[in-house]
Amino acid sequence: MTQKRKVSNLLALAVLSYLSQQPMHPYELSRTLREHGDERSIKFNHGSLYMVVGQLAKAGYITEVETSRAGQRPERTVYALTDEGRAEFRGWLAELVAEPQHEYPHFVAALSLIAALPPGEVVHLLRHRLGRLAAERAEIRGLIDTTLAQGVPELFLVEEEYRLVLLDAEISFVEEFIRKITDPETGWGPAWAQFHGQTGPPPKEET
Amino acid sequence: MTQKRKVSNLLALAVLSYLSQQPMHPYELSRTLREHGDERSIKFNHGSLYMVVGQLAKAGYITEVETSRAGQRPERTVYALTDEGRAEFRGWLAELVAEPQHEYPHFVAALSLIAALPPGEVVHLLRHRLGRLAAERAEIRGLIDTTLAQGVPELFLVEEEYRLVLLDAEISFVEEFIRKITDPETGWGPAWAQFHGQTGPPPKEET
DNA sequence: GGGGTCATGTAATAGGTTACATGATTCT
DNA sequence: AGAATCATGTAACCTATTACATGACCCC
Repeated sequence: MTQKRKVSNLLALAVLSYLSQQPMHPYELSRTLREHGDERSIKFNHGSLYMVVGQLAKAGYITEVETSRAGQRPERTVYALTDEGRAEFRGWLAELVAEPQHEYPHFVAALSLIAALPPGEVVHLLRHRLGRLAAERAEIRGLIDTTLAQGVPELFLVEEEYRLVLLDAEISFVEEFIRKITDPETGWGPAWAQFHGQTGPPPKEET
Repeated sequence: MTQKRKVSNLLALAVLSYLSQQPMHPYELSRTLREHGDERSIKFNHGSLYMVVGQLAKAGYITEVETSRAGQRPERTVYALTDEGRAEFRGWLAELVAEPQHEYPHFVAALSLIAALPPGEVVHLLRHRLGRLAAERAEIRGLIDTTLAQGVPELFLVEEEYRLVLLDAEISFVEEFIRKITDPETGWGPAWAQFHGQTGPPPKEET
C-alpha cells in the first residue's frame, strides 16, 4: 500500500510537515530538520533532501513560489505546499499511525541465522549487546529529561518514549535469551553446540 | 561501521549462511529462502538476489564452482563459499548480534510528526492500529505454536519470539498513549487541539 | 588576506526494484 | 494442444548516497 505513494521516502513527510507551516527553501529545510533533531527519527542526508524536494515538486505536492536572494548569497528557490500536498501529508501520516508496516530490523535478521554461531560466542555477543542497549537507554532517558526540563511538552517527545519502551523490551528479551542458553538444567547450550556446524536449520512450514 | 562492508544488503547474509552449508545456484537459494520462511526476517526479492550474488562474487566471498545442467533446463551457475566468505559471514553476524544499529521504523517517524494531526483523529487512528497489532500478534503466536508442535526447536524461532516481545511493548505503548490523550483529568487533548494548526513543534536542543 | 566553515546546489555512482524474456514442465 | 506455472536470468529504470563545486562570511 505504502508503495503506491508517488514519493515514498519518509524524509518527504518531514518536508511536507515543515512546509505546511510556512514556505521555505531547501537549505532552510535542511537546517530546520537538523536543529529540530528530526534526524534521530528520519534518515536524513543532504543529497537526499534535494532529491526528495525534486520528487515532491514533480508530484505536484509543492511548488516553487519565488527565487529570492539575500545579501550576496546564491539564489534560493522557495517552495510552498499545495493543496494536494497538504492532503497527501495528512493521509500519509494517518496511514503511518494506523497501519503497522512490516519492517526488517537488523537484529531480527541476525536472530534468524544465529544458530550458525556457536552458543558460547553468542552468549558473549549478547552480553556485549546488553551493555550497548543500556548505554542507549541512558542516552534517551537523558534526552527526554533535559528536554522536558526545558518546558517542551511531552507530546513532542513521544517518539523517544516509544523508543525507550522498545529498548526495554529488547533488553528483557536478550536477558531471557541468555538464560535460555545458559541455564544449567535446561539450557540449549549443549544441544546447540553439538548440532552446530554439520547441519543447518530445518525448514519451517508456512501458516 | 556496517557501511564499510563490501556488501551491505542483509540478503547477502542469508546467502552466505546457506552457502556455508553447501554450494547452490541462485534459483535454489531463492527457493530455499522462500521455503524456509526467511523472507519474514530479511527483505527478499528475486531481482535483488541476483544482484547480491553478483556483489558477493565480485567481493571474493563466493566463487562459481560449476555450471551444470539438469534435463533440458537452462544452465545454472553453482556458487560455493570461499574462506573469506566464511570469515565475513561469521564476523558480520557477530557484529549484528553484538551491536545495536540505529534504525528508522516508520512508526517513529510518524510519532515525531504526530502533533500535526488533531488529537481526536489520532486517537481514532491509534485504536485502529491496536486492532492491527493484535491481529499480527495472533498470527505470530500461531506460527510459533504450530511450528513448535512440529518438533522444531525453539532456537529456530527466536526471531519470532523477539518480534512478539516488541509487539507487546508497542501495544502497551499505544494504549498508554491513548490514555494520555484522553484522560479526562490530565489529558493532552484540549491543549493539543488548541495549539493545533497555528504553530508547529518547538525546537529541541541537542544533548 | 588566507584558512576554515557556512550556504547552496549539481553530478557521478552505486544500490535496489520492476519489468521483461524464454524454454520446460504440468495440467486440462 | 493450449494455458498456466515453474525455472532461470537479464535489462531498464528509479532511488539514494557520495563526491564535487563554488561563492560568501568570519576569524585571527
